[in-house]
Amino acid sequence: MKILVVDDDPQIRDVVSIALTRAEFTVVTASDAKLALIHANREAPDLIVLDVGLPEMDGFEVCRKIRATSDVPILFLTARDDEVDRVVGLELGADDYVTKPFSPRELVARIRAILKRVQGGNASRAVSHGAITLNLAAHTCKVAGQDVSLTGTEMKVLAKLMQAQGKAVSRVALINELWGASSAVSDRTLDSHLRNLRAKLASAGAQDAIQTIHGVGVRMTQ
Amino acid sequence: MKILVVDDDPQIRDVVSIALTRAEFTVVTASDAKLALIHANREAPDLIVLDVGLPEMDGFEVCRKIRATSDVPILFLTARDDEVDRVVGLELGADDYVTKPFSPRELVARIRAILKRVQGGNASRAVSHGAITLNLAAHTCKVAGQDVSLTGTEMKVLAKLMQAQGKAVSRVALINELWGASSAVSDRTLDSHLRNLRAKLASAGAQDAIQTIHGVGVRMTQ
DNA sequence: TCATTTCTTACCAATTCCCTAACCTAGACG
DNA sequence: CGTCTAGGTTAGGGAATTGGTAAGAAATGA
Repeated sequence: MKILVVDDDPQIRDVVSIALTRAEFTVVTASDAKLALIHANREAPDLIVLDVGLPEMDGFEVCRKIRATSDVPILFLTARDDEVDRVVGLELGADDYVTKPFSPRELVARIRAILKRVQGGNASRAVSHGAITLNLAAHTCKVAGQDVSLTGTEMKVLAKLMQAQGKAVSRVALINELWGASSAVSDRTLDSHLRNLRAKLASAGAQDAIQTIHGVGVRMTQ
Repeated sequence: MKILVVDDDPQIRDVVSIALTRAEFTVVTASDAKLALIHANREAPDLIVLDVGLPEMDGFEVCRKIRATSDVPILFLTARDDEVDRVVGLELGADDYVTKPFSPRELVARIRAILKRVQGGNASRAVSHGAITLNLAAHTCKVAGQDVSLTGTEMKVLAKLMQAQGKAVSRVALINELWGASSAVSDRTLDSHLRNLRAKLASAGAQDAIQTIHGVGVRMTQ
């Protein structure tokens, strides 16, 4: 993970660099707006820490220019509280801000949070369908708020079905997607998992969430 | 695309409004639950951004009331992490959630994702004819909103008839299209399916939806 | 290593669906 | 009216699909 730190104060650059390096990030620094723009392009950082109070061109302007070509997350450093309004209110290309003086630990935490949010993004988020909520990353499943413990395969089956958003999925397609096209798992295997899955969902209150369409496949009821 | 933003904090309303406007959405705001419900009805927004921590009536309650009459996608804003569980767990028909503090960019991205999902998803391949709606992908059939369960063959027959848009289709043509020109199915077979189909549609309220024209074929009544 | 969980399979039961045979009704027409 | 034919109805055989059970295999963890 590469992070570009932009600040005209060498001491702050050092503090931030050390904290980030210690947190196992790769750090690139820039001392003014012009260098910041050059590095933002050339180094393709995963995140930019940007001081608002740069001489010549201020951080907002730099942000605007970067935004013209890139969606890289930007975290602002602001010296005065009254700048906060501008950061969160006006300058909407920002992902977060930290007011000086700040603790390096907090800065690192916020950077981690942004990166997690941006990267984990859609894929690892919870998906819902009716009363059922599935979180692949956390490997959790809830039905009407109640936890349901699923095995790995059950989770995958349910995820595929939920992805299809109510469309019917053939058993062949499911097997191919879960075990690979060249797999040799029996048809009954899928049925077996479906049965267990249905039982678990039903006992948590989601009866008939998975519907069989004879000769076609299965689908989530809507 | 019209978006209703509900939050009691004027600053958040502004931040979100500006971000959404910049992303070329039309924005309507509401500062409390009562206004939210009024606007949700009157403005028919394509999506609602709803703060959980509203005074008086909280976001969950608002969501429940909106859900009573509408399927509009709802994205929750939550202040505390422990509210997330309620959002995704209790299942209020929420489509996503964003925790404060959030970056406006992320919010916009999530809104775009939801709209894409909802629009692409539902419109997948539903065909309508009068009170009858067929969705080949989901393998569902509704008559005046009521689910009707059809078998594979019944579905195909009905689809062919609906495709013809009220024009008469000869029995020979139907048989050829469903079973192939070189098929050897009996004439009575089609009649049998037509009978079952008619019975199912009739019991759901669509009497005489399929009309026979003696010596010509069958057609959907309009 | 042993215990436990999870996955997979074999086999049988239950269900669903398709198709047809046989018979019935209604319209067309001389 | 009588006959012919298209279309409708019914019930059931039979095939395919799906569900249920139990048990062995594999993976996992203590």
